[in-house]
Amino acid sequence: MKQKDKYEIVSELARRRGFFWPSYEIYGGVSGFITFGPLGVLLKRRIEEKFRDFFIRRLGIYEVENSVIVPAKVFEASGHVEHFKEPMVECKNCKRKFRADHLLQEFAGMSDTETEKLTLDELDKQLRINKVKCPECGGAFDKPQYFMTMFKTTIGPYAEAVGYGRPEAAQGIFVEFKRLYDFAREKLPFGVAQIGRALRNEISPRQGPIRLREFTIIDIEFFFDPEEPNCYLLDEVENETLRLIPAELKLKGEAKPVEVTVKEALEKGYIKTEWQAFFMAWAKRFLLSIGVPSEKQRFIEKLEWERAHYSVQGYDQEVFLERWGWVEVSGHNYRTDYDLKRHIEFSREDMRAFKELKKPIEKEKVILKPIMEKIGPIFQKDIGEVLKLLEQTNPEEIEEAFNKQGFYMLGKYKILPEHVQILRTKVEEKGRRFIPHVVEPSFGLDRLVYVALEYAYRIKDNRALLSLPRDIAPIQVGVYPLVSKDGLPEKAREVYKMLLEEGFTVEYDESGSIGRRYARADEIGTPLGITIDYQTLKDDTVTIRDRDSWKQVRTKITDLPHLLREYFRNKIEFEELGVAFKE
RNA sequence: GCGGCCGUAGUCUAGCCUGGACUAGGACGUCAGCCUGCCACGCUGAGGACCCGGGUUCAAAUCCCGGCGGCCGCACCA
Repeated sequence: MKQKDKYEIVSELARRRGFFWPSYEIYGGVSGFITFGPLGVLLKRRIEEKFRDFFIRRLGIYEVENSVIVPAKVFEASGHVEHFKEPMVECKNCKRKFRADHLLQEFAGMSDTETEKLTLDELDKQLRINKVKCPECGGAFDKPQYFMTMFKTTIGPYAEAVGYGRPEAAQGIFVEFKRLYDFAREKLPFGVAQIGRALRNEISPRQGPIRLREFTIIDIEFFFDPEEPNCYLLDEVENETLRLIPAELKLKGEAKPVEVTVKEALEKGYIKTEWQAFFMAWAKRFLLSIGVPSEKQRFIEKLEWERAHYSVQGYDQEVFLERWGWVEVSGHNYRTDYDLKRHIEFSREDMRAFKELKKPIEKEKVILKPIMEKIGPIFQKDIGEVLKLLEQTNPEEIEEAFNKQGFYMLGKYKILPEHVQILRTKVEEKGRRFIPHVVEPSFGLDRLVYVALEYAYRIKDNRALLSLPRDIAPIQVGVYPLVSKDGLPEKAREVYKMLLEEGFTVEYDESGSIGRRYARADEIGTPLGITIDYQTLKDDTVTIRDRDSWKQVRTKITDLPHLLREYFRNKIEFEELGVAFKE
């Protein structure tokens, strides 16, 4: 019999016990979509809540929520329409597919900036000119075609109102920057998160919850002043160690990470910005808290050509999974001012931040004032556009042109010196305007669910159990009558009801032997089992059983709410829940 | 998208090569009843499956074709 790997075992458990399974099975299924079952939803929600607590509540980050369908303009501005598609060519002979641009880079010595500009026809031409053949079999290629990895749709009844399913939640934050900056009372730094669905039309998604066409993404955009890039939270993490594979090591083919503290990583220049280093350390701690030990985590830097178009430095946080090896669970990108700059450019909204200077600077300012009675009759109905363009043009540039050639070409309009008045005034600059920089930690929540399950999976005495951290376990407490007679079920139901009233997620079970019920609960990771026995009827005490050690303690029913609350907040340990119980 | 392997109850699987007595067998799980004084106890019973479509054939879980899905490799994962 073939050996099952952990992914198989965990997926099987996930299906059997209602964590997750492939969607639309009754219609044959479609790859890239999964359904979270009752326990999966609970687990996912708990991880999400824990994330919120960790990153949003405790760090004072804001959270927003906007639409999955996004007007095309947004992704034109963000560069996704341009970059989120890949020119592919297929070998006529062996049918293998390749990236046309990569082939030209590799075999025709073109740079990525060169190939980026080429159209499909030009790519085709270049492939022919350079006689690029299939690197696998030497065959000829078909014409290149784009594969667009964003889902495209139309908004409303008009075909020209193109919309895309967002491939990241980040743009939903950037486009709202003005209001968010305002909300932050115009102070930097601040962070904004969005947790929501994202869509990517993957060519061939596999690997269950690891690669999906629709998934839950968590994007945090952290905005800061590039001239004040210091992270005021750094002392919280500076001695945290990170296992890093920086680009320089990766290029040498080094697979072993260096282990450095956050402080060292910054000093050695492995990580360019303090905030990014901070978030990486925070992400490491988060993964620890959902059950992934340090040595099963690492950060690997993306090489220049691997990075997304918006990123100048990117680290992937990876977790070791038994089947696939190192798998990305979060990406940490330094997006600089790329996104805001592009949205400013495309939307013409001024989304710069303002910072008051300690001492105002005196500056000479050149002001351009159109002389309307002259300029009006000349441009007549075009005047509106001319004025708009003038406003956007640097007066000094115009002045310089006048000095050089006696006129200035404003687009198609010729501006002569007599059309405008150029004034020089002294102005006090009270502050500076700039586009904030952004570091972005971005997580795939569905992957975290799988990761938590794989790391929780254990075998004890031939029984499967999920050693989930207690604060993410889907069901917190099981309540069981030792046997289903003699009034024990009635008593157990009372306790069950009381715990529900107290806000716990509780399951009542009286079917089968007590051992079977413990086993069932262990398998879905329920941390505590409360058993009502004959002693309970005498003195209102119950036993509490620990999922991982199978040890038991005895405690008073009336103490349960308070004790359990503390326990699930990680304030006390199991042994503190009562006195050791001997069978 | 290509190539290889694969698709039987909730889960794991037998059967397929060599078509028929398959009314599709088993184990675990589930449910009901009995039993049960702390780790999947036992007994009785119940419900539950051949991925979809087409073809070959007197007859298809079994052979053939197509589709869908899964896994692995290639490519892809911005």
